[in-house]
Amino acid sequence: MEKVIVIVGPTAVGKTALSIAIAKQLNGEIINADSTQVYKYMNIATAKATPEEQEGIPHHLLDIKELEEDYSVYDFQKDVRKKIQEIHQRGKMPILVGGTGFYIKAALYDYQFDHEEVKENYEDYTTEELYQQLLQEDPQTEIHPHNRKRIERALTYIKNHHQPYSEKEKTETCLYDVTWIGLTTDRETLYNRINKRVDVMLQNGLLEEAKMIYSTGIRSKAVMTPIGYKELFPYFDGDSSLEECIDKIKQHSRNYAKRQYTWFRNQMNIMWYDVDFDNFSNTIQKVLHDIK
RNA sequence: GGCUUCAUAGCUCAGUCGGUAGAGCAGAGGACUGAAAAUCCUCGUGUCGCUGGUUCGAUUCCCGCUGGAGCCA
Repeated sequence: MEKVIVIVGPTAVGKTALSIAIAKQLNGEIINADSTQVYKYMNIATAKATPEEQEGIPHHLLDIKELEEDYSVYDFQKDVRKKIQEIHQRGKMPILVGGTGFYIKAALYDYQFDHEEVKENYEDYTTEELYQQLLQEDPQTEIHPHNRKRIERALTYIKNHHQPYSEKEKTETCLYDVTWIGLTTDRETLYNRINKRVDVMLQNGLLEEAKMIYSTGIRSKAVMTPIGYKELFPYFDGDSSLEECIDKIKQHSRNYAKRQYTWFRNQMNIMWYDVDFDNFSNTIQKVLHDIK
């Protein structure tokens, strides 16, 4: 099995810095595993590594999509597997770094996404109606009646694959020889770092970047998904104060970090490292010592 | 100084015609196989500001005190 190093952790915990250090030591190349960083133009809010921060280490799957384009776990799985193979052919070590647990798991485990699907449009129906429709076609469904996105997904699946969604085969086999590294810290420290990082983003021009994206008029999934842009739109519309919008960004980032923990704790068997923020090289040394 | 009004969960507030209380937000936990930075589920004991009185029983009524807001001087 091909070797892959994976670095995960909640937002703002220091994944980027660690990934560069490891890539240097192990002759590695970095593959982005953040769902929002695949898009162009959204740099500050998504905390994309700047060219300076990349320090010459090759980075993959950054800036590969336009704002109007859709990208999903299906695309990510294909792209990552191809990148891993290419990097190994160059005699280098692939290092997957990011916070989107679902993407990472689908890429490295044998999740089955057979072929392109035809998308349906469910706008004209209430969630209740869609759920009733799903019950008709898939009585065994375990999807919660309020979870519209999952209901739509199940209906789309049934249309494309002609079988109940609940009967989809779910597998848990890992296809690679993975070293799982997780960075963590106590909740209070993390939340303080998140709050501070949003302030730094603002100093670095988040407002201008958001204004630029707002002005394109594009309201695609790519634009409306990341935390840090949509929250500022009410301010640009004149419906809310800047301060309120910034608080929302911080709030949503904290909620997100918590959800990331839930995923990583329960979906993957990760080796966790408590980050020493006063002396980050200690953390790097500890991790390097363990992987070698 | 006088009058009025407010004081209940970390925050904003509801409520108890007297039988020790509940929402939203925050926070915590969980789910997740093609939107995943998305979407969804579960979890609410707190000297009901302090002191005394009436009462079988007070957070609820009454006196006083403290703090905030408003009006009049």
